[in-house]
Amino acid sequence: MTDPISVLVVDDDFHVGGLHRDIVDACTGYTALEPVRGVRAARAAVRDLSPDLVICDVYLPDGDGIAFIAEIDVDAFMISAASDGATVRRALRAGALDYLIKPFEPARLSERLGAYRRFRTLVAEDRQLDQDSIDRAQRVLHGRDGGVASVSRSTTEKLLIELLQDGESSASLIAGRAGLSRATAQRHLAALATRGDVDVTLRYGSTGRPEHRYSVRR
Amino acid sequence: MTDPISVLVVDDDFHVGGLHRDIVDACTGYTALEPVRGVRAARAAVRDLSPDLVICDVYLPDGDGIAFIAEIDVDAFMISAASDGATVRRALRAGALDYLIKPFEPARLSERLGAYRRFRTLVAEDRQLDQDSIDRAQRVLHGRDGGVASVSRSTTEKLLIELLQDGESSASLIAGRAGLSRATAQRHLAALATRGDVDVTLRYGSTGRPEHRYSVRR
DNA sequence: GCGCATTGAGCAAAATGCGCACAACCAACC
DNA sequence: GGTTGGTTGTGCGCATTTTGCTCAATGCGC
Repeated sequence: MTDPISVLVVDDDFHVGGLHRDIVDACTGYTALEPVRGVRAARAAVRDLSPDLVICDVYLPDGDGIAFIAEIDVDAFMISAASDGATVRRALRAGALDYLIKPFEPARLSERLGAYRRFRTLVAEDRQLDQDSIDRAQRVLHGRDGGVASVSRSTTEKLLIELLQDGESSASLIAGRAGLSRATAQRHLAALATRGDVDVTLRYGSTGRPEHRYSVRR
Repeated sequence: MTDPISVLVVDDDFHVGGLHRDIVDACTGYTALEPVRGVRAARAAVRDLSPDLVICDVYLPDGDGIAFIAEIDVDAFMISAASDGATVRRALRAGALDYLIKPFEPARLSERLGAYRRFRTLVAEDRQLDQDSIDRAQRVLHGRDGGVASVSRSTTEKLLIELLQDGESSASLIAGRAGLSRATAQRHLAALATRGDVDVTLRYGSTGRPEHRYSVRR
């Protein structure tokens, strides 16, 4: 078992930093360092702790997060509420492997970390690569669902989302319409909800457990 | 009609630089600056001519191409014969949007330039973006057509498509009819589906993985 | 003889459905 | 207000089936 990937979160907001640190820790194959809140502390942490990945906000109280990741020779993800093209482009030019707009569902960061882990394996520093493997690594990093969603899974998900266009539905109902079992529909709907593609509400008022109602997020 | 994208090619080999310059010039929406052969000349060209994109070799006689693209705030592609993971990773960290291993077919650079043009449109500096558009732009840049999918069908593919004219079928079934192994038929059918020549649906209702059903797209 | 592309065998993993334990609610009762 | 029983729905472990992938074998062209 290889060493876990160590990640440094850099965010001026203490809570946000802690939240992201927790997400990282919860991911298989990852360990989170204590978050830091500014460029100076981040520089020291990079020097002393040699993280494998830095997850950095654009705006930091003592400097520019983008300039910071440009200066370090460490893989980096940019995280920011900033969503103008100029900032995004600047971050990518500075070497950000990915750019996430805050706030986001925890699952989104998890999936990006999953993709990054696979990417690292594909372009391990000690390997000889060919163009195909470089290209594939980049697709893994930037593809939807953090890599190749299998044909089966994505087909089933598309089917469910399509059926939800007609309006809110329960798992049982939509399973019936899709020709799936209730458990399978439930499983997929829960995953879609976790990723933020679908909303869940609960229907109260009758005996028994409340029914989960799913709808497409608009 | 927007201004053409200006591109600076940086390669110590005069012929290679000229070749790439010609490829760029041949691309719709692009104009190539005169290639330069080293970091110093490249720096001057960036300062004086403000290219939109730099296509740079890793090894330059007067410096490190990767360090050079790290220092400029211009979109860059890395081009090199170097194919070790460490170099590729370093280039990506430095902000290379893409990495091409020399030598390559001219068409490959053309397609990457096409992808870059679309990418630029999607993340135009004056736009407000959301996560989906950032992600989509990155997929456009690193997408499937990175690997040149053969447009022409192999003999095996033609056979499978012919057999599918009879109607929807599973991989196992059609393999039997074609005299191939299931795995081979599956592989070809998956490739055909990826290209859009064939549709995939899933057969639900029994335990185990759902069976892929293939049919010719009309 | 070697490199490359293709095939097939075999295996690990993905995805499904079943069945059941239990969670989450509601209403009746004390 | 708290407890209890009943009802309905969810989530999960497991067996099953299929897919997707790796690797060895083979054939072809140079």
